[in-house]
Amino acid sequence: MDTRILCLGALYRGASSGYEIRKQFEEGPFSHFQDAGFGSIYPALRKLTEDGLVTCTEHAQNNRPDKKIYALTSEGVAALKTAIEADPPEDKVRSDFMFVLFFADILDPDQAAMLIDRRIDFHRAVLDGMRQCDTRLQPVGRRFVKGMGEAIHQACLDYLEAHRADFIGELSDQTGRRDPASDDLMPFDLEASTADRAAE
Amino acid sequence: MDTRILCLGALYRGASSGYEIRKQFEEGPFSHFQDAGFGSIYPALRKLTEDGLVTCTEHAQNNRPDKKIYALTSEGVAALKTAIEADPPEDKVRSDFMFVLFFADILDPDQAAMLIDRRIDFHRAVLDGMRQCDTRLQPVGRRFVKGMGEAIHQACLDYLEAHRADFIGELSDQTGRRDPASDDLMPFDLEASTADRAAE
DNA sequence: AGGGACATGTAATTAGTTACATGATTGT
DNA sequence: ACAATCATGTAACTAATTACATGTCCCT
Repeated sequence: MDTRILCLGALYRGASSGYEIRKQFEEGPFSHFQDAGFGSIYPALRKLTEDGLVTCTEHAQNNRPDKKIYALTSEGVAALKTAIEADPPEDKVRSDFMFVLFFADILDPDQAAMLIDRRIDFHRAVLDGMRQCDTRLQPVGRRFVKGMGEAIHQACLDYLEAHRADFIGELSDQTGRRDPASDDLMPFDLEASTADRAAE
Repeated sequence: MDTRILCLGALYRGASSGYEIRKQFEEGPFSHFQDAGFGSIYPALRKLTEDGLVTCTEHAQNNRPDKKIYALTSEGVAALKTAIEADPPEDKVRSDFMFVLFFADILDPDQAAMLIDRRIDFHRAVLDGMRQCDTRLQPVGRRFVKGMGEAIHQACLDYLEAHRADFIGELSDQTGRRDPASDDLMPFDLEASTADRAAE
């Protein structure tokens, strides 16, 4: 989903400015599963205007740049519809948190603990924010997606709280006496490449 | 985390070729939370070699391009350690699935149902793959991350199974009689921009 | 005979991020 | 006085994806 379609989605919720659209991705309802910054939103809006998918109305403001309110045209709604009817590509997750913890054995246990604690706080904060928001009167899709987001963050929170102590305990136990050569010889769901070569 | 560090991480698990590294990201243990394709791995390996973080040994093969086995140097291990000690940026999730379902009210209910069914199958398949893999003898970090991944996929699966019927039911009920103007006037956790402007 | 796995790499394209540029208003 | 919020936009840079280029082996 490129930024143009994301903007159409944001505008489907009501006409707004580029600045307001960004907020929807930064702190608003889309922030949990999409990204878009000024640098991609403004060019996208320009293009959408050129293509007739949105209209732009300038609202003069005292001593500020004109506020440009964008609104979907019927072609814009149609384009959004077409885009969401195509079958979506797989989700992409880029979690440096997991990557770092994957290699926890070369990490200071205290640092690992701090990382997890911060993560727990993060999930609590997100859940808090989501739950404060009453979506009962909103469209089904919106509620469904919100519920799924909550379920995921709750699962992460539960997992981290349940396993934090054991994990840090194990890390502390092995500190300084891990044999790097014994490390992870058997990949997840692949043959053991290192072992194979050793057998050559 | 750029591809260079990702490669160091892959190589920490044992010396291997670019082709094998990619498999770790495509189907292997990293596939659930990181991405890297040929187009970024090969240039990364070249740069790592130039910088002395990995060594490259060519293994001639009959009628195939030489297989180049890369291995971490001690500087490479140090660089990996430094990288994972830095505090990681926030996770990034790009879920077109959620974006599409957010706008489910302009979608054909059958299509929404199909999307969810496929998603359910996807989570089942991932969980299946993860559970087949015995990580009991592997480093703590590896097991921790695997457990967390399982917890997330299980939560998604549970949520989708629990809410599928109600969701599709609600979508079907409202088909053809939704008022687009009533749509989602109150943003998630933002003031109602449309309402504000109406009050001007 | 055709497709997929093995195996490496480059070039062109696409897309996104970051920094810059400008400037008033409001709150601490 | 300083930071944050409001408000728009461009330019430079970074990074990743996609397509291309090459060729064998093995299975159906």
